[in-house]
Amino acid sequence: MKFCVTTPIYYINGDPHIGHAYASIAADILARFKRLDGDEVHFSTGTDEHGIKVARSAETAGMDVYKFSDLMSQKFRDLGKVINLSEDDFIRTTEERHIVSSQQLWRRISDDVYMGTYSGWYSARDEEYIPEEDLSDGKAPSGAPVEWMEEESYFFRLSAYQDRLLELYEKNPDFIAPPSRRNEVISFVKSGLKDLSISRSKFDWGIPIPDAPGHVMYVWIDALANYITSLGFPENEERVAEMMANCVHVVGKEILRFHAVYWPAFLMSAGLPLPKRIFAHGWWTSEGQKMSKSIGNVVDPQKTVEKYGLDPIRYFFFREIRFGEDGDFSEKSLQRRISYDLANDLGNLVQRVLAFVQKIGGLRVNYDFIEDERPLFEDSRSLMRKLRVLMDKQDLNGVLGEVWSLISASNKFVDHMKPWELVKDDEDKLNRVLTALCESLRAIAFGVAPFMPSTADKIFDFLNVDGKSFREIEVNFTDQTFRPPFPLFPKE
RNA sequence: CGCGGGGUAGAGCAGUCCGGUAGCUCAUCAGGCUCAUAACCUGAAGGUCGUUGGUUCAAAUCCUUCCCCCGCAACCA
Repeated sequence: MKFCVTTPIYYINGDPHIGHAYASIAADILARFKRLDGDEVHFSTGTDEHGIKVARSAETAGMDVYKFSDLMSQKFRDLGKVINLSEDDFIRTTEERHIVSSQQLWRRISDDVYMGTYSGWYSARDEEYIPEEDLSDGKAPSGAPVEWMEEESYFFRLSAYQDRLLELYEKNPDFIAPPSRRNEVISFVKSGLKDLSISRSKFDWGIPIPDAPGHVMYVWIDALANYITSLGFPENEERVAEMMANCVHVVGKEILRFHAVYWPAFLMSAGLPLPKRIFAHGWWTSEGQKMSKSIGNVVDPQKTVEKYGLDPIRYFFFREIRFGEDGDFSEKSLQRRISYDLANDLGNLVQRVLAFVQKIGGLRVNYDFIEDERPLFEDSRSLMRKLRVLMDKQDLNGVLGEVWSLISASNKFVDHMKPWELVKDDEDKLNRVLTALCESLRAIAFGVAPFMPSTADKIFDFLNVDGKSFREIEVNFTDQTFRPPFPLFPKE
């Protein structure tokens, strides 16, 4: 099987924050799961670097716009290292391959493109059009005066795609997820689509439109095209086709429309295959409030990772809320998750089982399970089948729920089986119990692996398991002495 | 009357489609165990399921009134 997953490409007008980290980690988890499951995976992320805002920020910083882009893009690349991103490709929209790709896409949709006039309230000081609803007292939010301006612009005949889009949503109910978002998009499209202005001539920091001097592409096409550029468009259209059909675009809810409406329309127009799913994630507030620089509650991914460690944060994001909903990021709830879920449930389970195995001189396997041990064994062996179904729905919260119920079942199992008593008088049962527990630890490690790669690696190390493929779950353990365990999430 | 989602134990949520003893996690209280990171296990308390009226043997679930909250409502990467 092939699988493709993307993050949005991040606009380099500001520094990376926890929201970027969140989207990236979500995509990373999907990618890692599919790789462990044996799929051929393409996972792309990157930066979106064109547009007037970037040009202006560069100017403010007194930098050449190319230098500025390099600097800012690198910050996002560095964020990837901090959060242990396993991307196959980091794409920048200023790269030659992307310019070629976007221009080719432009040519492919040219039957739906025509020259028209774009008009709106323009603020000369801000050098941008201000949407009508953002005006106050006839002024831009910055207080600058605005004037009605018109310029030549290319338009995309989006209006022609209304019916085909509705048909797409109708025939593929899972094209947009979660379902509540789907309704929003459908209702938007039903309300009537207007053609899209897709070029600008007032600034030049963008991809030149073929054979149209003075015109650059507006963000819609430039940014969205990154997904096919990364897959090798236009050279390798075969790969684009087979990957796109299995592609999940992870996006923020604020850019859902571009991905769920404009992007499919462009692809239809270009005769290219549509992605499998657009998944819109929610937003995090910080300590109960919207993150904002003025409140000073913006969560810095680097600092948070330094303070709490990476894996707990990766875990928290997908345990705390259903993927797709909004959530609140508070240190208190993060600490709670670390202490209870990670240290007490997971960490302590691994420790109590493996320390015990150590104590009695190693694992002597016994797979002749009876009713007492068989349910746990079967739950362990079948865990991945359950997770696969949930993962295919991007139900990351559900996946962790399943893994934690196996953890909980294992903790109960230890209590009920009382291996510290079996060691005195029932060696056969003791071995069956510990074999079943090692099986469950291994399944748990695999379940946790996409979320917390380095934690999973520690458990794999303890168990002498390779940890490269879910197939390893089907292999019986052999008699052996494990290396001594140490607490995975030590408390102070 | 723009479209949509939601109001269920102290908190966060599931259950509502296909009516039939109201469930989960955390917090609280009590007990057990001692392998383990004072971790783990068991049990208890706690809810007029937003409001009004109705259908029904039976309503969180179906119909109705009103109140409240939150998304979306196009050029915002």
